[in-house]
Amino acid sequence: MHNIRVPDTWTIAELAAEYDVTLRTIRFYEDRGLLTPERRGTVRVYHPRDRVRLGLILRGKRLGFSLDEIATIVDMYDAEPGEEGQLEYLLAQITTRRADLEQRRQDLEQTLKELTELEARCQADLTALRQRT
Amino acid sequence: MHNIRVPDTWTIAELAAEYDVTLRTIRFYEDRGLLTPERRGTVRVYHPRDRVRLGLILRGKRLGFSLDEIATIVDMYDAEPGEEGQLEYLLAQITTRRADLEQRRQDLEQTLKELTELEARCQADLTALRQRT
DNA sequence: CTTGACGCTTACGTAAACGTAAAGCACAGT
DNA sequence: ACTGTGCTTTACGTTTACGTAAGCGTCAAG
Repeated sequence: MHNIRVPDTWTIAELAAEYDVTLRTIRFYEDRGLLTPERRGTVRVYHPRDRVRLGLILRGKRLGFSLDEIATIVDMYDAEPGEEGQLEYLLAQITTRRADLEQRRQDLEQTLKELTELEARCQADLTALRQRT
Repeated sequence: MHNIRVPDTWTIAELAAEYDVTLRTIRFYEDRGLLTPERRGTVRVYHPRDRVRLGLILRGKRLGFSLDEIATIVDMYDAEPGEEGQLEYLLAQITTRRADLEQRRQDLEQTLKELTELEARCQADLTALRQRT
């Protein structure tokens, strides 16, 4: 008895609520070519593909990518197999992206490490301070 | 015989060259309170502390933080031990920052994982394509 | 002594990523 | 028939992070 209804299309307001962004933001992403919802009359209808892409876009944003960079990344995800040249280009893109992400990971882990050290020093200072009371 | 001269002060141009940023950028960071070089007359003189901070700033940028966020992060690094309230505030800040960074790491690893899968699919497509030739 | 090379300030310009009205269409409820 | 709710477009405003002159001071070299 699985009567939980899983919708396969969404309104702009539903997507906005789900991902906690404004309608303006979603429309802006469409304007930049990142989303291409169906139109029923003038009204936008979002399909699973759009929903997934919005998720990818926002994750890209959390990682600090520009919308232009995000566009190339997201487009890589649902590129059609295509011809040989296309595939090689895509593989090159992937390599570039990976290098970028690896650099970020270096930066990130270094920062986390330093933050941990800093925290330890703070804790030490704090207990030392309380000891003297 | 260690006659390699390790300078302990730098001009704005030297720092700019080392970190591959413009003079404008460095002056802008000063304007935003991120750097506080010494002044000899009107001329800026940068000390090791400023140099380190510039490095931290740029790493923060690579991670996609805003200059405001970077300011709070960088200032945490050389905060004086201070009093108890200060330390507790700092520890809270650290906790917040860490949560943020952990989230990013999640996003980053997920993206890297997907990119690896995508790469594998591309490789497979490519070899399949060449097989049929 | 003038010409660079290097540095300074002041200030307007710009690209990115939306925010914020303003004005209007469509349909459901009272 | 009116009101509200939700969606639409158009378009100017805003913040961030600098870019890009313009115009001036200064010191060493030719």
